[in-house]
Amino acid sequence: MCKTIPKDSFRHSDKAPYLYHMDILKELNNVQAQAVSSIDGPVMIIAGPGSGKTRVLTYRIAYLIQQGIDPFRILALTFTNKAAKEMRERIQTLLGGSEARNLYMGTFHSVFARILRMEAAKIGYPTNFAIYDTDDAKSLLKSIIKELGLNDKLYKPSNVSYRISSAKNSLISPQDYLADPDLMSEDEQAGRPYMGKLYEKYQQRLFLAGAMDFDDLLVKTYELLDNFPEVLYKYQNRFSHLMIDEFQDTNFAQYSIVKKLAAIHENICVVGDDAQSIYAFRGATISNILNFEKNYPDLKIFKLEQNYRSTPYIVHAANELISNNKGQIKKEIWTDKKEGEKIKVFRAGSENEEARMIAESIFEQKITYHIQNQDFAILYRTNSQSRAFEEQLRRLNLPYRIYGGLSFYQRKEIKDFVAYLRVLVNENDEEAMKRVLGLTKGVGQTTINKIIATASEKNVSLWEMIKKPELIQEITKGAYRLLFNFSMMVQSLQAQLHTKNAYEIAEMIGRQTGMLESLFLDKTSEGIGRYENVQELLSGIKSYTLEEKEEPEEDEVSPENDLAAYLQQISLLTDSDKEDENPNKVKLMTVHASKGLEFPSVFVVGLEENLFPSMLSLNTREELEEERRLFYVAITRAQDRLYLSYANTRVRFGSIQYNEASRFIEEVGLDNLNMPRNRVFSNTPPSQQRSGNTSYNGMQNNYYEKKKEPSPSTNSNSGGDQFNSMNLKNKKPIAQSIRNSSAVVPSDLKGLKVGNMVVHEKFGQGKVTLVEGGGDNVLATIFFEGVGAKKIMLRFAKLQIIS
DNA sequence: GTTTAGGCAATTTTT
DNA sequence: TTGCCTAAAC
Repeated sequence: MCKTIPKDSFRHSDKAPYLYHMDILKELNNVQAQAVSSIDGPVMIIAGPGSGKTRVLTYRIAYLIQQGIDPFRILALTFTNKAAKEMRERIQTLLGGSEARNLYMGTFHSVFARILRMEAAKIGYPTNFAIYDTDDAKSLLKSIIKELGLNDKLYKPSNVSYRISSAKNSLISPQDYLADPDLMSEDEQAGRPYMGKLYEKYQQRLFLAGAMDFDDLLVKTYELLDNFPEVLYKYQNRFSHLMIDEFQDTNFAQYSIVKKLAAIHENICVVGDDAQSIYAFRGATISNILNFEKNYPDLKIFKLEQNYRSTPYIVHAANELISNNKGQIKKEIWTDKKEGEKIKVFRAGSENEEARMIAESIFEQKITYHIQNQDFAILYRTNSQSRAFEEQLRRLNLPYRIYGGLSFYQRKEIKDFVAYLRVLVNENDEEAMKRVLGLTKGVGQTTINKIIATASEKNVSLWEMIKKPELIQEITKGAYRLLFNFSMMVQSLQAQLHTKNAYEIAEMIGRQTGMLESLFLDKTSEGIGRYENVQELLSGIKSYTLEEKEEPEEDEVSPENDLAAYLQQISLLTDSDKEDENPNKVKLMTVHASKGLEFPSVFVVGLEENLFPSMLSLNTREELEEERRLFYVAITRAQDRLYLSYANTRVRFGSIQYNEASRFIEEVGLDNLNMPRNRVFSNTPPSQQRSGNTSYNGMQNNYYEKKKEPSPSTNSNSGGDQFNSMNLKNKKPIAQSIRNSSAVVPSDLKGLKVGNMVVHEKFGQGKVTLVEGGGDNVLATIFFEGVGAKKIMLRFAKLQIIS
């Protein structure tokens, strides 16, 4: 309707010459082109997996610029640095010039941190405020819990932190919290009546330390815009066009900010997919999508339903799977790609066997399909699952990279080093100060506790006390001396901030504190690693310093803020943001981390009940549905080949766990699967098939009763091997056979004796020559023709007795 | 104040 | 199984 050309005020005179020679819309499909060219008024784009979402976003920005919109006035928010970076690069390629550099684009957190930095004074924070990561936040909470004399078994930092975070994500201040009867009674019933008080105290301490946690970056931005109309007005006017990526993952705070910023122009475009919402546990709420329609009645909605990424089996599987979820925005994802292969299911006896099978499969695929290491991804539910795969990949000399887990900046030596930098930049930073004090020889927990106690009592920062150690209660003579020297050192280093750049300062700290030397002298393999890590950090600082000189920020950045800017940047960086010198590696990551990525060959592993779906998600329908969406994200990463695997046993928490296959496997539709060729176990009565049956009986029934829609007819007359077509004859027994398989000796093998002839899935026919062990650990030695003798655990074996 | 040993609990996903 | 915390010894 309003296909008007944007108001003149948005235009700027600089042309983007390359753009004017190409018709951006020609390279897009119909819906994409409409989404890209609807630049006036609110727009919502529902983008299925592989539907060209990033393409639409980048082309839309390019289109805006082509239409004369000043890049300075375009704000684009993403969830990850990686997404922001990728978009910027792609726009740069499109525009051929440097226009993209002027875009205001980044993650919610980094963009808001930047705004807060400029406006910090208004809300009483220092420009160089610290950003606390989750460890810092928990550590601070721990101190507070201790000071208030609360039971730390009851008030666990992680719990308290989660509760506070939830409040913040909903823009509930400590005052609101304490005044909310529902919240208060919830806490009381949970036996944690002081939760609100903790929240209040926590915020006070953060303020005193000149620090914000991740959530504060959102909350404080909101407060800033809410309390200072002139600031709000400034940014509202500045940003004429807003774009929000991964809208389904925004929380209330993020949405509220965005809505405020867009209030004048209402040129806001959100892109998302409700089926890929996987961060509800972090406060993301689907109601943002629903509210969006309500808040903007003249909203234009576009649905990108054509999948350009995956083959039909994968697309059908994804559709089938997600139809098990209740409420969702209606859409039908389709593809016109050629047929491809069915999804192959691996069944393993243990996590090591699972890893071995997959490593070997990668090895074989590389040869069969002439593809590279980087074309493979192994996706798992939890980081701890990576270990077995590392071993097996190493065994086959397959290079790999693990994403996530302990990040570079979370390593002790890095945190230690960075803590010194933090203290220089913001001497009130309590967590950094605690860390640095702890590193100082002669100062221990007792002294630190005394400092904290006195500071807390006087309601000042630790630094105020360290500067005047004579005021610290019960301070010992030795500690007094040490603290005095310490404060001198900090002040002299601080004085040099004005004359030296970040790298020079960092180097000086490394030398003066003796950190570099002591790490250098440690010649254990870990010690060498630590030394190298610190060196890497230093060179990171060096290249940052150089970069800064090349392209000065448009905002005020004085030399002494150089270091501060660096610190703020790294506090919002994750491991996946780091480039790899050799990208040709098999990639291992959690499903969460894989969002937005795609790979020719994908393994989704550990598909067992209680692991994926996670044990902790089985309590409510909502959580289970989120797990299902998570699995949806996982399988839709695959372009050509998708593999699902599960292990019957897994060592968890030091003991062996027996697992059933995940319900998700069969939820993708058996027609799309290529099942393992295992015998059909059918001796366990249904009531014993699941452990913990009672707790989610209702859900299970619900699940079984749900009538599946007739699956979109796949041309299943081809491709299915005999086992598969056999499977299709009756669904239920196969379903049960997956579930049933567990690491007990199947009863039809109980009577196995020396002399029996058996058939093994892999080794073929063989003769039993020895049976040893008892119970579930029966071990049979079997001589296979052409293979030789093998020792086989009956509980894992895929054996069939033939005589 | 620092180090070591031993007991104990807890294990999801992340900007 | 690991890693965290506490208690005791150095």
